[in-house]
Amino acid sequence: MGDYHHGDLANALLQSARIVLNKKGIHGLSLRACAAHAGVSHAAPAHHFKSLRGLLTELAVIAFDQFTTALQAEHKQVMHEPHRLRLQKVCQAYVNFSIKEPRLFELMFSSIPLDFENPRLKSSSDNAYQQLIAIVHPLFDAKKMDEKRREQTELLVWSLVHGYACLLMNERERYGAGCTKETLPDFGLLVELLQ
Amino acid sequence: MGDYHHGDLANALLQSARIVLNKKGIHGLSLRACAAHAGVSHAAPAHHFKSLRGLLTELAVIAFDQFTTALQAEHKQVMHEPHRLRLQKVCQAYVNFSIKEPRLFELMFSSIPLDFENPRLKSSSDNAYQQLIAIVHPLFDAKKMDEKRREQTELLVWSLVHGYACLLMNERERYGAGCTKETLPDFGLLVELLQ
DNA sequence: CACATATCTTTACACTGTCAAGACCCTGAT
DNA sequence: ATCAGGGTCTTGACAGTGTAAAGATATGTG
Repeated sequence: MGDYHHGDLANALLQSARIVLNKKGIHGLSLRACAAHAGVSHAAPAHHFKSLRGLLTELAVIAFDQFTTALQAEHKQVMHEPHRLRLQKVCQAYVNFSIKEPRLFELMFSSIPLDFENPRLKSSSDNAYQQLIAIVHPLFDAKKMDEKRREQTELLVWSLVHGYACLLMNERERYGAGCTKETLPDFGLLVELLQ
Repeated sequence: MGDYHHGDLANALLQSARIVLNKKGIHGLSLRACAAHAGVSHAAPAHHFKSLRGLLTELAVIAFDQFTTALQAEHKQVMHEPHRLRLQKVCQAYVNFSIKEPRLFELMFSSIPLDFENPRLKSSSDNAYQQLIAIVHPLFDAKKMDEKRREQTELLVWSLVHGYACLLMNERERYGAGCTKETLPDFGLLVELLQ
């Protein structure tokens, strides 16, 4: 079946990869499966992505971009709300993404070796972080924090929401999807605990 | 070379697995490599662990136990400190474990499919969580929280420290070990931000 | 039209997990 | 003591993986 010159095989393979990813999970995704799903020979992907790592890297770029878009959308939606509620809601959007696209979320933050030297991945992952930080900044301005304390606090907030998403996903993977913790608890509980 | 009846091959394989894990990383660890390191044939592990998943599961049991021990040790060390400082220090021990044993930490919380039906893994991972919760409880008693708010707050604290450890590890894997964020920021920063 | 290049296929190799069959050694019953 | 049986390891095989090399085909350029 000499179906040479597909036209846009690179994108077709990425789309196939996403389907296979959602069906078989990260550790079930293979170059050969993507090629088969796209209807090409098993070695075709090598000409568009250096390796499996290369394909996963490009897929991660897509994932980070979609992630950033989701955070941005929520950000716009809650622009008029008070600062604290804004933060809580955008963090909830962070968690929601991990629930809606668990495989992409896994890909972005798992230990699977991606090529973080790739400038596209570097910038798309940086954007995701900056988007989250943009939410926290207005809160800082009210508190008049210095630079170092700002950075540390940013990291704490990020850790909090990221950790919640990770633990939630572990729970879902291990004990099925019947998990009732989709709603991020109010951060005020931490204030109550710590002060 | 008929070196039959090794004596305690199961443990020898687990020890080999740990060495290979630290050398090659999770995704470089294979049954055959463990067998080779232990000096047995490639199919020998199958008689002691049902599969690769089985071996990883047993290794995760060891990891969780060692993790719990590390938290307990720190807990004893800071028994006489005030509650807030206790919490901060035990959380730091959590992070320190992820720095000292990054591969084990990865194994425990990665998306690599382990057998969480295995009762040994179930209990050893539960113990780790209970150990962390035991630190937080004294704080609750002072605040007179009801059950539901306690659970939610536990989860927030766990998320915070776990997320920090995960993000720190990603950073270390991606941009080398020259990372200066080994010290968990003071949780008080969150109070300052949120109240 | 002829040539060059980009794109895909075919073939091959080393590696993986896992299964089946055999070889070996230890234990316990006779 | 000897012989059967079971536990333990080896050998061999198979399907699957990533990836490299070489061949086939289509597109575009002179």
